Amino acid sequence: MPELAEVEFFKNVWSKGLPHRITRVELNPGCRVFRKAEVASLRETLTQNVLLRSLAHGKQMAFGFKGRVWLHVHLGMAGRLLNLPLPYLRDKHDHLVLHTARRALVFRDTRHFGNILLSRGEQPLGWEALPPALLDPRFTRDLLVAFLQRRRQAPIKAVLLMQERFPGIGNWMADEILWRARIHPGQKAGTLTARQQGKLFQEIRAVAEDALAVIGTHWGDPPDSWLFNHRWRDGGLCPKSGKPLVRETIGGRTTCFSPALQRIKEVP
DNA sequence: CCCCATGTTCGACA
DNA sequence: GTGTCGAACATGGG
Repeated sequence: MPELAEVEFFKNVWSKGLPHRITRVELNPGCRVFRKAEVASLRETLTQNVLLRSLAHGKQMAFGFKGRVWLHVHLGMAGRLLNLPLPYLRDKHDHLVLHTARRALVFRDTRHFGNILLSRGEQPLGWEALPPALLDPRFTRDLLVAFLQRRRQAPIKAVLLMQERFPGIGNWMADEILWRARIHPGQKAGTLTARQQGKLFQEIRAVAEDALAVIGTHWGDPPDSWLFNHRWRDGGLCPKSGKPLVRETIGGRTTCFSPALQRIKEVP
């Protein structure tokens, strides 16, 4: 579920009504989502603390508390954040619950691939070294081209999923980008023509912008003109060409594309 | 029962 | 060391 825009949405869910004084912390100590955290100090540090602000970068979130404390949240494959009215009824997959006087801020994750940890400092631990966001002016075409060269042997689909360069791109965004740019997901990253590189750069930013606009604030449904609404249905048709979509495993992930539009171009 | 899942990490191998 | 690939992680849903 959570890619760039979904993460932004969930960040906003917990941010509504800031600041929040935390009266009580409920957690599920043995859960795998705390594999990088010290559960006792997490409870101790957050109880009676105040949630002041929130940050999102790619698929990561950081919630800033008084005393330069940061709560890092990664949603993994199935994690979500909820902001529930009282009375709050605990679900078996609620692994961290921050109670305020009137709300329950919940981290819920059925598959336990998410992770939670605490850090202290002016910035969240490790965030000074993050790559530029997709919509940051420092994310440039040159940066993209250099990375495609470095990963030249890998299929372009696999390369777009690499968070070290494309923070926030996940499976559906990668497919959407390649479909819009008319690039076959299996094409080797190093064989893209200059025209394809330009188109790819443009569509990365366009999909990030569009996804944030539609999903980032209110979780709207993407329009049927996107690949998004057609990608999982058997017999789905490409909304641009009307031709059948196909699904293949590329870069280890199920990949949906339109063979009529997305053909491999070999560079001389 | 079988297969699949919007993510990351780790070990094997070239 | 560099880079790629598949399995593993834990659970629910079709």
